[in-house]
Amino acid sequence: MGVGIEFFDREDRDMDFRRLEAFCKVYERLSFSRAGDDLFLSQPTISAHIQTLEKELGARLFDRMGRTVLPTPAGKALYARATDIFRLVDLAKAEVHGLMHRVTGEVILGASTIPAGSLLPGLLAAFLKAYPDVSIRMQTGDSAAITQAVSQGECMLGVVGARPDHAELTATFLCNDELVCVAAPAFSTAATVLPLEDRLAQPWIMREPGSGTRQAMEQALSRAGKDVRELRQAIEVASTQALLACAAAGMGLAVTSRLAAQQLLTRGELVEVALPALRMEREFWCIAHAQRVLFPAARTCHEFLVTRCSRDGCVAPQSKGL
Amino acid sequence: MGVGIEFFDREDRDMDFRRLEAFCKVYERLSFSRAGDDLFLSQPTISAHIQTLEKELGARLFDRMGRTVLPTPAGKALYARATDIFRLVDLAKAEVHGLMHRVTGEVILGASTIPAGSLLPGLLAAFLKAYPDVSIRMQTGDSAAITQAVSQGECMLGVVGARPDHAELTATFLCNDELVCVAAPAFSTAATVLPLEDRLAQPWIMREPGSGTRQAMEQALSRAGKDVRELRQAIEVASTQALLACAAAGMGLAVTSRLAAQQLLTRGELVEVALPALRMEREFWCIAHAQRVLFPAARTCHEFLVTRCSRDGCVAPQSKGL
DNA sequence: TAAAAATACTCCATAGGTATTTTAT
DNA sequence: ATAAAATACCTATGGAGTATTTTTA
Repeated sequence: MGVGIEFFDREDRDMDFRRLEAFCKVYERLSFSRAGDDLFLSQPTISAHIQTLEKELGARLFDRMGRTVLPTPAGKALYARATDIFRLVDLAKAEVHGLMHRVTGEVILGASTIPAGSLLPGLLAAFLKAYPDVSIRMQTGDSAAITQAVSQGECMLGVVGARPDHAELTATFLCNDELVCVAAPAFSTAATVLPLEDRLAQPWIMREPGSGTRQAMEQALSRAGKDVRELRQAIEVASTQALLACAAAGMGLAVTSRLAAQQLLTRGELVEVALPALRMEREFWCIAHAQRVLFPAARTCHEFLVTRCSRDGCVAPQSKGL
Repeated sequence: MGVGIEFFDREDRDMDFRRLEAFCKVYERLSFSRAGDDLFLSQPTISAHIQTLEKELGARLFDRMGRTVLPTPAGKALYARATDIFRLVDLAKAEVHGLMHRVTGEVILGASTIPAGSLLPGLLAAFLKAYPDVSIRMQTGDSAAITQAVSQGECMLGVVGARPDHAELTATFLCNDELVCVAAPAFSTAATVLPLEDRLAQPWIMREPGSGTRQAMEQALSRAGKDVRELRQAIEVASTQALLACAAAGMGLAVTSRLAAQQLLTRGELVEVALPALRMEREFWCIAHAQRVLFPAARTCHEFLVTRCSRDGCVAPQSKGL
């Protein structure tokens, strides 16, 4: 038994929604004919369905005693499960329908460090307030990781600090983000204006190559005729938090989003270092997969982010006070 | 909408186990071709199934992006429900199989008053100990009610105090039950032997006509050339308990099972009244529907009752001390 | 260019029908 | 005699196949 390679294959192909439905109707009406009437099927069809089920299950489901039909214990057990099954089927249909016709469900959003920490919290709070049936799962990573997550379908939407060049992604402009150069107040020459060459010779705290901040910085340098390799790198870190902490510790100069540095600048733990030769700006983009069709909740979230950003003049709520 | 009489009828006939299974496989393998391989179906067949599902549900279930297939939120929701559905299907099959191949499930048993109160408790306790996966639901009523319950299929088995004449019932002899005439010790002439005619003129406590006790008594009277109508009925009650209580209260003479009266006789609250002219015996029978096939638990219960009764000499455990 | 899904078609298994027989009330 | 299930037989929908085209990585 069970030795055959493809013989034992699938003989359980018989339990079918139609048969189960016929079975349930017979159970409820205690009659093959009446079940047929209810389902707009003929009595022989009902008989065939019940017989097929009984054959597959190896159990009599109804005792036919002349004009009376009564369920067996096997029939009772099956009916209990069958009603559960139909309840789940209805539930599945309702859920899928809701997902397509209402703004509900879970939006999986990827965000690079800066947007995740400064731009998005305020925006998403407003979105969730407007659409309480939606939940959000936000994943973070550097711009490159988020871009990849969106193109691989792990995230439905992404908010990143660099416009990706992937052809399979759509990118919608959200807002500008000003990059500033900061250092600890104790850092010598922090308050003075130096030529760019001199600045580059000082110790720098850098983000890793995948980050949007790093890319924006490299582009600004090349516009100024410089290369990032001319810069004296003291340390490379993989997060904005680490970069700020290093800068506050006086490790050297650091470039980051004004949004992210704002708190430490206000508290005086960091000061801004003027770099007139370097106009560093970068843009936040909302990305999505070009091939995938966003379901209502994700589409609404996308629209929300784009319209809010353009309406509110491209700044996150908490940076309005600037 | 929804006005049509038979138009809106049933267009949801498409969600089918086969399609659902194909959907699940695609979800798991993230490929139409590989899903087809796993299910021994061709890739176009899988495509057709998914398309049919998508059409019925009105929702895209997978985003096909070139070589990559990814589930949409609707797909994710459906998959969660589909796995539940298949779990329930397997459970239903397993339950039905167990019901047919193991001694398990619920046995619905009808018993008339005397067996329910004296014969069966000991027997069923032994049965449940021998078959711990079985549960029993015991319904009580007079012999006529139990006979009807079994012939109508409400009970799978019945134990009654009179052999029924229904043709659609099988009856298996269980044991004899001696009927005794009792009265309160204070009842005058209780201890003396009187001619039957004089006894019949005394006040009697009777059971209702449907009861097995009543039938056995009527038969004994007719054997002695008497009719129940010659007897002076003081009160008719519908339960053994009530009958015993009335007798103990000195209301008159009463006939009942020795098994049922035993406790009160031992305690001296009742005394036996000699009726030499009346040899009253009645039989307990186990009945079942002739057309219905008993499932293992019920069949085993039936066999258990019959063999135990014949082996133990037709008396219930608690009357062994006589 | 290769790999995967969609399309086009063909075929047959089977769900469902009608007519009839059997069975039990 | 009647009502209901079973049986016999037929039809046609649609599930599944092969061959091919389209699409995208």
